[in-house]
Amino acid sequence: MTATTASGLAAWRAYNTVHTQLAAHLSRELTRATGLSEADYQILDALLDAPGGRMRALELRYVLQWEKSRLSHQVGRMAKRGLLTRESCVEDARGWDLVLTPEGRTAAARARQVREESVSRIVLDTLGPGRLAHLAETAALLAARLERAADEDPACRAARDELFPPSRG
Amino acid sequence: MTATTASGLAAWRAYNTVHTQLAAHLSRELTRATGLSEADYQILDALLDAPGGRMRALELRYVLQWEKSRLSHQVGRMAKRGLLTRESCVEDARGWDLVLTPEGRTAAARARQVREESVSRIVLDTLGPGRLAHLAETAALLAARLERAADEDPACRAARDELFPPSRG
DNA sequence: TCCACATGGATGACATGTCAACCTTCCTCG
DNA sequence: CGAGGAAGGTTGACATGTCATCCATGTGGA
Repeated sequence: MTATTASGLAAWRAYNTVHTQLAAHLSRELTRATGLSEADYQILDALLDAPGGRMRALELRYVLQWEKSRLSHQVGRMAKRGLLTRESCVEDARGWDLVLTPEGRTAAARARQVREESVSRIVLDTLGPGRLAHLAETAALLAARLERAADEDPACRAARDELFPPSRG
Repeated sequence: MTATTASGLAAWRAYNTVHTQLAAHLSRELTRATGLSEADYQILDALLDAPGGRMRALELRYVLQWEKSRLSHQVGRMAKRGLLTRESCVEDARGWDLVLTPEGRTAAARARQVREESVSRIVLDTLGPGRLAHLAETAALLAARLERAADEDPACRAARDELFPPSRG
C-alpha cells in the first residue's frame, strides 16, 4: 500500500465519523422538534412537493431509493398514525397512490422547516458557498463512479435497476 | 431565504443522496465477499487493532460511539457465531473484555482488506489526494461545529457525554 | 463502616429494515 | 382469447437499533 492510500484511508475514516455524528445530530433535532423519525421525514418531504400531496408508491420508491417492503411497512405505520392514506390507483390497479392527510401536510411543512433550519445553521453556515460547491462536485464524481460500478457488476446493476427502472433513466 | 441558502440546500440534498448510495454499495461489497454486516465489520475492525484482539466493552463503545445496549446486543450475536468471546474484566468486575477468537481475527483481517480495496477503488481513486484532503478539512470544520452545538445545548451535551466520557476528553 | 448514588453492562419490549414468498393485475405472444 | 411471465405491493419471519429498566459493582462522603 502506498503512503497516499494510507492517508487516503485515514481521511475516509475521519470523514465517515463526522458524517455519522452529523446525521445523528440532525435526526435528534428533528425528532425533538416534531416527534418524527428520519424515515417519516423523508416520506413526508417527498409528498409535500408532489401535486396534491399525492404520489404513486412506485414513484416514491424511486425518489427515496427504498426497497418496496421497506416503503410498504413504513407507509403502513404512517397511515395508522394518520399522516397519509393509501388510495387505489387509477392508471394501474396493482398500484397505490399515497396521499398526505391535512395533518400529514402540516407535519411535513413543519418538519421541512425544522430540517432546513438545522442544515443551514450547522452545515451551510459552517462551510460557506465555496466549500459547499466543492462538496457537491465531489458528490457528483462519486455518483458517476458508482454508476460505472453498477454498469460493470451484474449484482450491482440488479440492485440499481430495482430502484431506478431502466426505462425511466 | 436567500438564493445562497436554496442552492446550499440543493447541494446538501445531492450530497446526501450520493452518500447513501455509496454506503449501500460498500456494504453490499463487504457482505458479498465476507458475509459480514457493517456492524460486524466495525466491531471486528476495532478489535483487530487492539493489543491481543482484546478491548473493554466500554472502550469499544467510545470508539464506535454506540449506545451500550446496541453494543451488548451485537456482541451477543457475534459471540453466538464464534467471532469473539466475553471475558470478565480484571480491573473492574462490572465490566467485560471482548476478545477476538481465531476465526474472528481471520474474518476481521479479511474484512479490512475487502473494505480497503473497495474504498480505494471507489473513493480514493476517484477523488485523488487533493479532493480527499479537502474533504477531510470539511469534515474537521463540521466536527468543530458539532462540538460547539453540543456545548451549547444540554440535550446534545448529554448525548455526547454518554458516548465520550468527559473525564477522558 | 455504611449508605446513597453513580457506573458498566444485560435484558425485554418495541420500532425499524431486509429477505423471501405470495397475491393480484398487467403485458406479450401464440 | 388464453397462458405464462413480469411487475406493484403486501405480508411474515427474522436481523438490527432504541429505550427504559434492572442488576451488580464501584465510589465518595457522613
